[in-house]
Order: sequence, then structure tokens, then C-alpha cells
Amino acid sequence: MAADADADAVSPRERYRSQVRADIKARAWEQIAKAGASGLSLNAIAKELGMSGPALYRYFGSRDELITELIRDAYRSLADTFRAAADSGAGIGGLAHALRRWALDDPQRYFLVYGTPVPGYQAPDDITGIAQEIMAALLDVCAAAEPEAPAPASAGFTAHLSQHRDWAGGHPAPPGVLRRALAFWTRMHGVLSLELAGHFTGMGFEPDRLFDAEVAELTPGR
Amino acid sequence: MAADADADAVSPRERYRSQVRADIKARAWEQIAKAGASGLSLNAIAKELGMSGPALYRYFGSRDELITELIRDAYRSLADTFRAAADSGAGIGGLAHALRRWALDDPQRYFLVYGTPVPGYQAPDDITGIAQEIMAALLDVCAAAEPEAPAPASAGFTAHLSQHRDWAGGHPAPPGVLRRALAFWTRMHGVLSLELAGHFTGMGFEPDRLFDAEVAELTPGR
DNA sequence: TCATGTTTGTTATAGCTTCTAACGCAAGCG
DNA sequence: CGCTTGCGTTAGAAGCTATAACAAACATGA
Repeated sequence: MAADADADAVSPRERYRSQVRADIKARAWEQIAKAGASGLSLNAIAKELGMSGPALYRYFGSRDELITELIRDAYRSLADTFRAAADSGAGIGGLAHALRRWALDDPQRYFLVYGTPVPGYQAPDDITGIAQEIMAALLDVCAAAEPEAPAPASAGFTAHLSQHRDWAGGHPAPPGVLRRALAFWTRMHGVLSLELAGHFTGMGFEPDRLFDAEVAELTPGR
Repeated sequence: MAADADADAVSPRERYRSQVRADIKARAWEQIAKAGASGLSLNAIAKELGMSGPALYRYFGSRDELITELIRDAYRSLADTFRAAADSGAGIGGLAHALRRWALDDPQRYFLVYGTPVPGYQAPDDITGIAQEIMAALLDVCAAAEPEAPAPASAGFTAHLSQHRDWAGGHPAPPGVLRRALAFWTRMHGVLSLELAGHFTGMGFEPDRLFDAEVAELTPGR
């Protein structure tokens, strides 16, 4: 699904190459959806594509390199989703539901971004750049929402944020908006990741209503 | 660390067996802390213990069985932590900080419980039983906290909970308490898992202050 | 048009992994 | 004291990642 980012090739060789790379990634996404990132096998992908084993190393230097590429595409996809929602004038609730749709559309893709980290792994710099894009879109939406006094209980942390706002990347939002963006991030991730991981199955209540309730408490002005 | 649950053996053979099992699990925890669950190698553990390869299969039927045992121990450890906090009269804030200490003490242990799920994997029934213990302790603490009207924004979901409370396991808590327990669970997990995964590193603010702010918004009565 | 260099695929191989099978030995129990 | 049970061994199958060496197809310059 999607991920035709390599399609701007010119020479027939580059065209073929980017096509094979896209095929490999498509199969990789299928495998990850079925068995998780730890169950991804380059050998199996190569066999599925009709070519045998090490041919795949012409297109991706290593298993880690392929997974890093998938992680990058996942970040890119989320950043585009957030940017589209922000530019279409969606409020906090709209952004939340765009996030939920994106997550439910491919849970393992969500976990590639926000799941269990591998202790040694360090993401490349451009991925942290995309993460900042995501944060910028979130800040745009939070800043456009009707301003509201932050909850008195967290006034101390909001004051702390006014002096530690490097992560906002120069965004001219008041500390209350920063606080609300962080609350959006942590709370939406909290309820979403537990739902995606299946921790709500068998509990009886409907997960989407819990999600909506958390969204509602995030936007008490409406 | 800990996990001497097999120590109530009698015959010298069982005694030796449970000792070796404990050694294996100790090495497994070390490996998981360093390389994550996907980097756990039975072969490497056996070599570290001086025995060679397949000898380990006398003690654990498979790699999955060992990991399942570690997951069970992680759940057990968290349930004990929650129960101890609840019985010692800790409030919601106390329970939250006990959870945070437990998580920071071994992040990969936390992710074994709440991290990325493997699509095929299904936890044994007794583990879901321990999960209910955790929920019961959380409900005890939330019920003992001073009662307070739920936020008006989530009144609809609280009403929904009054009719879908199977997961509470017969706990006689009013729906507002159930709502608060779910908010505790999802919000604490949200901020904690992002911190443990390193998503806050380099952002400038202090993660523990964000955690405290979320705890404070959870207990606005104090 | 022909030759040259690049790219892509192949097979072979090393080294790692999980896990089964067959065997020997030692320790505990009746 | 003998017999059973359990433990550890080596051998080996099947899988994986990754590298090396080689063959074929392709694109391009003379």
C-alpha cells in the first residue's frame, strides 16, 4: 500500500530498480503485518518474488537497512496524514481520529513507529526530522484550537515547558498549547497502543468509546 | 533479579533443576535488557552457563516457552508491586510512582508486558489471570481515593461503563471509579512507554515532570 | 557496430540460529 | 546393589543473514 516514493526514476534501469525495491517493500509490509517485524525474512521475500536468496542484497544492503526504510516510510506516512489533517482545518478531535484511522489501518506500522525499541538501534537523522514534522503539525492544530486555560493541576509543568521548548522548533505557541500537544500525544498513544496490542479484548467495553472519551477530555471547551 | 519462584523443591534433583532454571532465566533477563526480546539466544545462554547447546532444552521446551515464562514473571512482578502499593494505603499518586519505578527498573521487562505484540502469539490463561490481579489492585486504589465527579466531557463513556463492567471482575466500584482506573492505565502507559522508548530524549523538558503533571491531572482533588 | 564497463542475477559457502535424535553417564530410589 | 530416571553430550537437519566469486544481460562510448 502506497510507498511509491522511488517512482521518479528516469533511465529504464533505475525505473526497474525502483520497481523491484517497491515490490520487496510491499512483500515486507505483508510479512510484518502477519508476523511482526521480528518475523521478517529476506529469504522468504526473495522466494516470493521468484529470485533466489542473495539477489535481494543488490537492493537493500542488509535486513536492518530494509527495516529502517520501512520505519522511515511509516514516519513519512504518519507525517503526511497529520499534515493533511492540519491543513484541512481539522481540530484536535479530527486529528485524533485521523491518527486512529491511520493506526487501525496497519497496527504493525504504528508499532514500527511507537512500539518496543531495540536497545542498540539508533534511527537515522532524517527520521528524527520527520518526527519533528509530526510534532509541528500537532502544534499547528493545537494552536488553532480555541485557547483555554491549562488545567490548574499541571500549571507547574506548563511553566517548566515555557523554559524548555526546544522541541517545538521555534513554533510560536504559548506554553499552554505545548502542554496540550504533549497531552494529546501521550494520551492518544496510551489508549491507542493498548487497543492495538489487544489489551482491551475481552474487557467488555467498546474501545472507540474510550478513545472518544479521552479525546473529549482533551478538548473540554466543546 | 528476583524470580526464585521455583525454590520450593524437595528432592535434590528437583532442587538442582529449579536452580538451573533460575540461572537460565537470569541470563535471559540480562540478554533481554541488552538486546531486547528478539535478541535472546538460547545458544548463547547455554554457552554462558558452561553447557553446550541443546542441554538447555531439558529445562525449557522451546524459545517461546522460555519467553512466555519471562512474560509471566514480568506480569507477576507488576501484580505484586501493585498489590503491595495498594495494601500499603498508597493513593493514586503513590501507585503511579510505584509503576514508574517498576518500569524504569527494567524497561524491557515493561515492554514484555505492554510492548509490541507478536501477531500470532496468544498468552496462556494464567497470564490473563495475573492481568486481572493488576486491574483489581488498580481498582482498589481508585475506589479508596476520595470520590469525585467524573469530568463532564466523558460522562457518556462513564455511563457506557456502568453497563460494561465485566472486566472489573465483580469489583463493587461505581462507574466513575472504573473510568478513573481506565484513565490511569491508558495515560500512565502513554507517557511512560514514550519515555522508556526514548521518544522524549533530546526534547529538552524533564520526563518525570511530565509524568507528575499527568498524575496531577488524574487526581485533581488534591 | 563493436567493445567496454556496469548492473543484476546465480551458486557456493561461512557462520549463526532453533530444535530433534541418539547415545553415554551419573545420580537417586526401591 | 541394581534399575530407572534424568542430564549432558555430539551429530545433524532446516532455517536464517551475509559474503564471495562468477555468468549473463544490459547500456553506453568509440
